[in-house]
Amino acid sequence: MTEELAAAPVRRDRRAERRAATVREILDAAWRLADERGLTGWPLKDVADAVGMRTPSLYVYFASKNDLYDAMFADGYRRLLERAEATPRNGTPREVLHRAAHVFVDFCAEDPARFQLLFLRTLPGFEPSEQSYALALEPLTLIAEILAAAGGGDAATLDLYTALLTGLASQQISNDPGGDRWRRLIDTAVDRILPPS
Amino acid sequence: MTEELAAAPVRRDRRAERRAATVREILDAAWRLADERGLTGWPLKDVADAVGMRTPSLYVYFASKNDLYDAMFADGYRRLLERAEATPRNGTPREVLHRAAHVFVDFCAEDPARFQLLFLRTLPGFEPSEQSYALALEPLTLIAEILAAAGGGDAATLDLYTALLTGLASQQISNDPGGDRWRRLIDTAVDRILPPS
DNA sequence: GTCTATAAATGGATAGAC
DNA sequence: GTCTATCCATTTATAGAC
Repeated sequence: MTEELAAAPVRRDRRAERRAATVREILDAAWRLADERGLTGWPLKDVADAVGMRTPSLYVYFASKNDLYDAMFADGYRRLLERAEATPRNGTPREVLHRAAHVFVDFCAEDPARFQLLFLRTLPGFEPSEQSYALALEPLTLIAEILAAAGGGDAATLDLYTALLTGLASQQISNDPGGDRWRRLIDTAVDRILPPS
Repeated sequence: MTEELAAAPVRRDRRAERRAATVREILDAAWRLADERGLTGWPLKDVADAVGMRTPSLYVYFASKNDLYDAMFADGYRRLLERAEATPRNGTPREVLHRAAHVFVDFCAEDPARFQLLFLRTLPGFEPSEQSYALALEPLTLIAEILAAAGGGDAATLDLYTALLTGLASQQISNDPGGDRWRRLIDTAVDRILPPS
């Protein structure tokens, strides 16, 4: 990593920085609307209003509404990866697995619209781009590692595990939003789903 | 049940029969469109076309599109109940539980749009009516009985069980449509989720 | 109960000036 | 990069004749 030590100043691209900041503003506004009215329950005009623009100006940053959804998809998985990487790995493998399961289910349950976009295939006509889809695979690798360390290294247990956690999240969101009726079952569920030793 | 033995002929209401048949036609057309284009991916005009009507005529049978969704919601749960009641109850309690789990997951996976309407709360602005919601509770009662007979009579195991099955269905639909990557895990999953005896 | 006609609003997207 | 102006298509829903 010689860059960190190099004396040569990095030439900042102020134009690119400004553009990235605007893109972030638009994404935040879109997430907020999705949270309030559902993933599809808002027109682009409301995004524009939220960031103080007119609708056509949004097209400078996103080619279409689907393109905005694609950016949200990528953004969501980046956030999940961050959250996963920030999760402490100390303690027994079983403890780490429990911790990771809570992190995941909480991540899903705290934003139903994001859960829908990232894990359910429910948006009519939307397919993530190749680049965005590639991002979606990274958190899965992390989960597989943690699960394997706790004795669930086989493919079937991994699939069982993802089904279980998305199922807990989905039930929590659909049938007890804001509560913990399914979240409180996470540890029990994880323990039962591991292969008998 | 004296009605069944009574000689008095039942006075048929031909008008009501015809109306019910038309309602059924409309529902079938709507399900077909939902299957092809997603739960929300079609306008009422296409339903009308499919049944050989003009759009305004649909309003004779349904007060609004939401009202049509509500009828689909009720129809879906009625179908699920039928399917559940038609499932043989012979064999050991564990065998019956496995069988019921397959019936449920297959029911979900065979029609993603229906799964979305019945089990995910993903349709912006839609809430089932009280009557329709009441129907949704009946299959759950059946499931609870079968699960209890197999040793999962506690509330936590029932919640775990519904999360597990909807999770398997959801993963199957989202990540391996038409395949059996998650469906083939049903028996293992059910065995592991039962409380240790 | 079905139709024509139309309201009334929505909402994604583009053209072109500044 | 942002704007005004506008297009154009869609879509739910209603009024009222037959």
